[in-house]
Amino acid sequence: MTSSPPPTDFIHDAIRRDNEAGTYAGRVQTRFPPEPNGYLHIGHLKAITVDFGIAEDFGGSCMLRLDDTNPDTEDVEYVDSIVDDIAWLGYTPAEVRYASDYFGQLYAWAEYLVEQGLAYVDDQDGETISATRGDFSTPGVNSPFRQRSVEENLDLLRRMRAGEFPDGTRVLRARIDMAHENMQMRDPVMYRIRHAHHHNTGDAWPIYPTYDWAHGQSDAFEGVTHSLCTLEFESHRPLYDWFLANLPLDSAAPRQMEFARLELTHTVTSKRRLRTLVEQGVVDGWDDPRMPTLRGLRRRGYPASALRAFCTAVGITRTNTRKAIEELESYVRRELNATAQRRMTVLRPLKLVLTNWPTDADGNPVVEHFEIANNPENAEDGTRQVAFSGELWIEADDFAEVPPPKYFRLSPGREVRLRGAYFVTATDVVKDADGTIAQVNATYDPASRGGNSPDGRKVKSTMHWVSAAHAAPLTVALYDRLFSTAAPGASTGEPLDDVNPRSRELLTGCQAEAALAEAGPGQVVQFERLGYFAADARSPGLFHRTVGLRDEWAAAQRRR
RNA sequence: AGGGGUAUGGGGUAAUUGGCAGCCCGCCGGAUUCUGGUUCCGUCAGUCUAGGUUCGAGUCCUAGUACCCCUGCCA
Repeated sequence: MTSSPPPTDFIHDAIRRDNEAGTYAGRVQTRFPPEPNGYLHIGHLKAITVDFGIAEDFGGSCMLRLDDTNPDTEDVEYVDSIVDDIAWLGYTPAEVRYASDYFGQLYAWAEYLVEQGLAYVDDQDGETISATRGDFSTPGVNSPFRQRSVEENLDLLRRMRAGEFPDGTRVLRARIDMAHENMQMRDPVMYRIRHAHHHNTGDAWPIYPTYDWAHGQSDAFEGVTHSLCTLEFESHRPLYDWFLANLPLDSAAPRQMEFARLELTHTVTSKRRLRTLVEQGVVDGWDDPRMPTLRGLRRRGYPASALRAFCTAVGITRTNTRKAIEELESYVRRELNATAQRRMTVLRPLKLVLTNWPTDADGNPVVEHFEIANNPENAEDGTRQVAFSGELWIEADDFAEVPPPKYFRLSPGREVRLRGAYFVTATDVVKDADGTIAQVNATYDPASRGGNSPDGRKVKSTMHWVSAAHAAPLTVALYDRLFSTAAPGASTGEPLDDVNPRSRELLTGCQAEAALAEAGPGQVVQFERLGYFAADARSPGLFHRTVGLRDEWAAAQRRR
């Protein structure tokens, strides 16, 4: 990425201090540790940019580690999508690892802790363990199995590992302090018995480590120096440190540091709810352009660079923030304005007939071609030829028989510019039997060829157009933001109560210039004055609206 | 109830550790413009509250207030 002022957030500062003190011999290694139980969504974005970005800032490395310690919910389908999404975002993991790669080493360390008298096998069931843990103001009660001998614990642990016991009958717990003020330290569970098939280790293990037992140790195995996670793991840090302090490490223990999660308004980021939407068929799949998944955003045309820039701007802090989705969209617009080619497209066509347009020797309307810039922001994008004739499609919104105040576009008697072509003046309208406007008649000024009048006359509006004889049909999908209509922070009863399933509107019969057919799958094009649209990879001729232009006219209308 | 964390304009985030409260987004106003887009210029507006220390406090001290996290064999 390009040079920018060096970040001075608390994590960068802490790492600088570690480097000065030589804590990790100047090494910086992080990891992004998602559980492969769903698709990555916008809520993961912050963690990804922090984990990979910090490593990048210090010339260190970042691994992708699939945190697959719970076989009940995980699947290779998710692993593949996570790997792919991270690559799309523009990050390259130093390596792809699995927490399950370390099951053997982890187990050896568990026996070590048992031998040290720091872990024991508990025969109580889950309910009892929960009930005897106490609460915030009451100390927990020691398990009757807490004082087992090392020999008996070792024997039971080995038999757990050998698969002798049914699910849920025993667990391995760390022996810490049942009266600790931090609930995480009240003899947390390290292993549970689960005879389940694992996507990576198959049927090799009947016991699975919990997050707390697996995470810090996996960091240590990999040589992670700074284990960055979100704020809700803060109370786990003493436990993270306790395990590492009691294990025979051969180098400095990794350090956990927490930062605030990024939340967005109107955005669903609960995996459970997203899965429900997919399973109930409310959306077409995990990559539906309405979904806040990385795949959905990608298909909708959000550039990865805009997502990264947004996160950089948000910064790394310890205060929980909820950003307006509009702010993300402003970053998408900024990126797209510089990169997207422009095309003229009419979403709701209205016929415009130039009554003084000439005909050729055979009596057919003359056809002219204009050379129009693909992107005025970027001359390297070149130009294209666009056909023009006497019958055109214009946007229905661009004509008003009785113009409201401050309306700049076409109305009877008013002159406007057809972009890159001619000045035209509306003369009269043709109406259907029911009174709706079917056609607008106008005259053009031949002297204004190319879009400027030699007499220096000005017009207040420049409008997009498509020659009717040269138009190509198009289907456009419009969206209502991302997804949730819930007020910020509001919780709802039913899982999908606040989700707007009708957030997609399909517009058929749109008319576009032929050059639009060149837009490759996924390419984002700016429809002149309408917004940014991405060509769908699956349905030729279908465009998804990525994000609209900032439209002050519309905003003014809304305010009134 | 106990523990931990965080408070800076409308939103987000800085302030060389006690020295002119800066930047980004937004809003509003203006200029430019063959996109009511872009770009440029300008305006508005802030240190949670109450005390204290100090020549000087966003920063240090005391008390309070608000919000977030923690009682899975989830991560």
